[in-house]
Amino acid sequence: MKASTALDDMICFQLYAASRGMTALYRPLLDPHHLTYPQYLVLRVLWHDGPTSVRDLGQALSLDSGTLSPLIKRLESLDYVARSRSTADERVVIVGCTPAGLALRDRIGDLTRQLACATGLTLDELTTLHHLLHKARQPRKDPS
Amino acid sequence: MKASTALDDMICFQLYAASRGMTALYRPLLDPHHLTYPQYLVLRVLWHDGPTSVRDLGQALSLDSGTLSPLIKRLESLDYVARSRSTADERVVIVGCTPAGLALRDRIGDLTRQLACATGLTLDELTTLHHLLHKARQPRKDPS
DNA sequence: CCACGTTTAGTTGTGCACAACTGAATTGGG
DNA sequence: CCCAATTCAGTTGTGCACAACTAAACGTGG
Repeated sequence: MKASTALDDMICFQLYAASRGMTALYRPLLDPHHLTYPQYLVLRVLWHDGPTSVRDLGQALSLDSGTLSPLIKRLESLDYVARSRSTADERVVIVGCTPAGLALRDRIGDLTRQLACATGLTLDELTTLHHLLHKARQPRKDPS
Repeated sequence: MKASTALDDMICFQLYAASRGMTALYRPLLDPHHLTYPQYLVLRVLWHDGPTSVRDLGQALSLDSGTLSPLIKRLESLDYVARSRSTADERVVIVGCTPAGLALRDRIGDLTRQLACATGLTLDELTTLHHLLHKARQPRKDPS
């Protein structure tokens, strides 16, 4: 039993630690496919939405091109995704899965369901947690 | 109203996004003191517990020396902390606040209370969220 | 038409996260 | 006492996160 520090009372630290803990749970499941957790998230979007612009990926993940560009380049070198310029707007780069990227979907399976159990929370608790996190992410309605 | 993606259903993504969002809220408050969020967490531990070994800091924050050593070096170059070797065990490095580091505590104030409001959650919701995150961080009691 | 502001991806630089490793100090078994 | 295993802090290398910037493509007002 170790003495508790002030950190235990900080909700922001709990978030920070829980988030890192969760990606640590994913790591051994993603490693065999040479994927990181953020790369897996990008693939989830592509699996769900089909070919997507870098801009829309950024919107979905709350990430900017500074993070996504090199990440996508690594996914490309793994032959999981491919890049192409939009013909309608030459500025836009469309990212789509390769056949290998699509095949990965079946090989990986539903990690989320698998790992939700690993947290030791009940289904009710997970639902509540999900709801609260989603709510906390909404920007303030500035009541000034 | 944008189409929801599969990500919205992933509790792990909500954690990941909420954690980054929270540190983004801290950033403008910490920037004037040239602090990052993890550096602020280290100072919180030192303020609460006094001089602490790198090992114990790592335990409190769930971080290893690979992350902490350069971070502490940066805090040292800001003159917020100082390092010293334990006389009892020459392997152990003790990190303690400098006078400037202690003074910072009053200059910064209680950011946590300030920012909890910024989430738009009620006090009850914050309590529940805190409880669930803390519970989720406990390692499994391996029911096999 | 065209100069100017905006949008889009990408690059550069800094700092965190973590695996793998190094080397010194300590501890424990024989 | 001595040597093998362990502990501790630090270094190296890779990848993410984000600010600041660049350059090309687009769109519009004049």
